[in-house]
Amino acid sequence: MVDSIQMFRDKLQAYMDLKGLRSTSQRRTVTEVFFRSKGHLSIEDVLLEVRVEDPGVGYATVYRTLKLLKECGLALERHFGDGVSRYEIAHENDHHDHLICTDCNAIVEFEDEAIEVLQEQLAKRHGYLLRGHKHELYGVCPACQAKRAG
Amino acid sequence: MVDSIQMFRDKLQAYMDLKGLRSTSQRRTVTEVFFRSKGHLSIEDVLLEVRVEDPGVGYATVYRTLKLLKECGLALERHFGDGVSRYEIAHENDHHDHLICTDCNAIVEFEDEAIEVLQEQLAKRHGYLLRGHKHELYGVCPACQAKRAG
DNA sequence: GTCGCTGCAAAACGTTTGCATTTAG
DNA sequence: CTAAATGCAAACGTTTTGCAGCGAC
Repeated sequence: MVDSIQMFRDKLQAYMDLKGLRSTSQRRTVTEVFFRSKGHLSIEDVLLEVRVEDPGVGYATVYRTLKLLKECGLALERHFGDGVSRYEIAHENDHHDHLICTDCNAIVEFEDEAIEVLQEQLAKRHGYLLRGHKHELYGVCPACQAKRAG
Repeated sequence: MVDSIQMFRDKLQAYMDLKGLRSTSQRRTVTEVFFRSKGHLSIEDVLLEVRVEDPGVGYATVYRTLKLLKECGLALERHFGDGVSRYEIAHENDHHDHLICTDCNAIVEFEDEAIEVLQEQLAKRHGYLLRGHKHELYGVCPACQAKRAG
């Protein structure tokens, strides 16, 4: 397996060079926390983790840094019902969607080629040039079904 | 065609009776405006229309009334990227999704049985009991494609 | 006369911005 | 030295809430 975190660092650095942005210790802490994260983090999640390493970092810096990661294509912003923005690593060639438990919020990521094809056809049928999509399934996960039955 | 507005009124009345809620003139104005509406209305949209008939109505009442309509299954709340909640009539057996133009925000509603079947299979494959979904396709509509080319 | 509903204004919420200060290059 | 980045607090836009008075039943 390749070192994907190093690839993230390189891509970020390239973007920052291009835009004349600077590498500060706070920015490095936020991006490293994000790069080694899994799943879907809120700003709060990131901030809490960042403050373990550098307690002085403020909300604004985390917001600004995640905006930067979004701009250079390293982070995806998601909105799941509750009013909070969540961020996840944008792996290349991985455009998955989400299956979310309405009881415990467990998230399964899925990718379904057949659905993607149908989406493409549907857009074309309406004359649209498809650019992206948001697809979320809401249901009750196996564990919560058992909990209900028990 | 049946009088669907009368069906909405009846369903709302049944819910209000059940919960011991009262029928006020403001509430009637808001619900009537909503029942005869088309498409996806923001609170502001509804309020503006309501104030044509009754200029005194406040934001809070519209929020509270749409929450009520949501609770009794007559309204669906949607979130399309911009931070605004939008509401539409929840027609029975009509669980359509949206194809949204990223340039002009034009919205096409679609319903695709094949996709629904695949969603159902996918949920089952992960052991989930499917309850609902959110499916939005983002692209460029024919008009905006022409505008770009032209 | 209850108790739900209203309008208002204030609060809450997540997010963004202005600014004086710090710091990378 | 310049200009970008920071932390703070204040501003923002949307939504919710507390409350005194009003009105349905």
